[in-house]
Amino acid sequence: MGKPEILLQCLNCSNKAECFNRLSPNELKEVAESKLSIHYKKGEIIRKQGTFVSSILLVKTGIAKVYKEFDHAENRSIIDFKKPGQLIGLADIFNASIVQYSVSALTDCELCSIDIRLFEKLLNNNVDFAVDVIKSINFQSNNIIDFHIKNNFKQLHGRIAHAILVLSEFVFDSDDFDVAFSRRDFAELTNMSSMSVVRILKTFRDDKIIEMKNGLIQILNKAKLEQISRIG
Amino acid sequence: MGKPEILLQCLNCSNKAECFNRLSPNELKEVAESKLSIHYKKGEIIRKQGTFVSSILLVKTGIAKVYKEFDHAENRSIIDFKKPGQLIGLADIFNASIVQYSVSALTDCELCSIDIRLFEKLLNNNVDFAVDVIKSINFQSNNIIDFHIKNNFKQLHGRIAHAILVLSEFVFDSDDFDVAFSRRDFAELTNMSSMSVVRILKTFRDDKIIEMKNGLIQILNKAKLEQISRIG
DNA sequence: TTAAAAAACTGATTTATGTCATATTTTATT
DNA sequence: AATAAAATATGACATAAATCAGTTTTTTAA
Repeated sequence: MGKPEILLQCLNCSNKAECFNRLSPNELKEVAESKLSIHYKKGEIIRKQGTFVSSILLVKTGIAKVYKEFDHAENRSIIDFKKPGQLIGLADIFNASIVQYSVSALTDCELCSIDIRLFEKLLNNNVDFAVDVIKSINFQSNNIIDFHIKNNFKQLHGRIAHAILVLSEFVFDSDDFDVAFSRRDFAELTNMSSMSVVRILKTFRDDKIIEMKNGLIQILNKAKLEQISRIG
Repeated sequence: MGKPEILLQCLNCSNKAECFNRLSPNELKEVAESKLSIHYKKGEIIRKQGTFVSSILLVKTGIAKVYKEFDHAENRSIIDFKKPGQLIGLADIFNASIVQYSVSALTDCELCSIDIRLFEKLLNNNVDFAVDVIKSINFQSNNIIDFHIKNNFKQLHGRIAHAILVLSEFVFDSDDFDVAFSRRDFAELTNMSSMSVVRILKTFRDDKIIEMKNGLIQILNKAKLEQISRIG
């Protein structure tokens, strides 16, 4: 037994990245048989910048945080968040054998790990798969570039407003989301000091634009938030 | 006659993007026969954000400037530079039918234009080509993300130093490069006001780190520039 | 359950950077 | 060659944002 079950697991996986639908049954079977399923606790490091690339990861549940480390690991910039159905590590494919960005678990995460050699073999053998991967890579990197270009164009209030809106719309898909998203995370995402984050989040709460309690962010006045994001 | 000559032109083109070496003779012939060669004068707009995607462009000579426009086109951020051998428009493939970023000629440019439908057809039919395009896309977008993340982490002196180094190493491939690179261009690339650019460039000249005259930038003290880029 | 550590908060102060006004130089146009 | 227009330069000033210091709250660990 075992093996057909495993294939079914992958076939029926509701969080499968779109590109896997382009694989033949045999190819999917190969993925299913060799993939590893891993659970990470909140805060754990999933992938470390500077190590050898060994796999492509699929987020099944939870949210992962992609960030760049500078010099002494004190300094970081958050680059992206990955949610269920998204692949981690596409940016390294055929580009660098060294992992470009660290990834950690923002919340508890379940991931599937696919050997990078298998992934690259599939790319080389299946053009539909490759085309879909191009689509994913473009989608991801355009979003990243867009976010950061817009972010750096804004003043601090605008940055926080923008970040909250993007988190709500593109990461958590909800107007109120529960996540251990610290002031430092906000600071590292928006390129500002955590003191400033604290101050601005407070004005947003005072102005009844958002509500925050024990890690839950709730958007109360989206229109206002959008206005601040645009102007600020 | 004509047609074989045209094919040879493409076959022997020294500025061909790497991926075209993956095409079969017939495929390359198809590109050669339908491609358009266009000349742009410095400052002319090559591709306008918000229009329909119609082509992929190859830079044959000159440097093109990729930038994002905000609200009223007053505000811009420079995102990337494209030099000979690089493709423009890869980020739009299979992602958006609308051009994401405007492109203009930083210097006089010669470009080849390839119909987007032909390009996508090639991708769908030739997996080696597709894999090489993935490589290019990753290379380009990683560089863009890297530059902007690093840039925004630095203070103003560091930003200018970093920008000059990147221009020298990755765009112009020389320690002294002649380009109409205005203060405003610097400002739009590094996310700072042009007044600050002026000031900092002056201190760099006073400190004999660079020399600038009529559009020519010359790095005099690269070690110092690297130090400022790292620390600042 | 309590102690210790980390994160969040707040005000005062300093610093970095942007804005404004004006002068000068360079480039483009007639 | 002359004029207009744009880009560059420079100082004075305003303001945004970071840092510092100290307190409170929350989380983690014993």
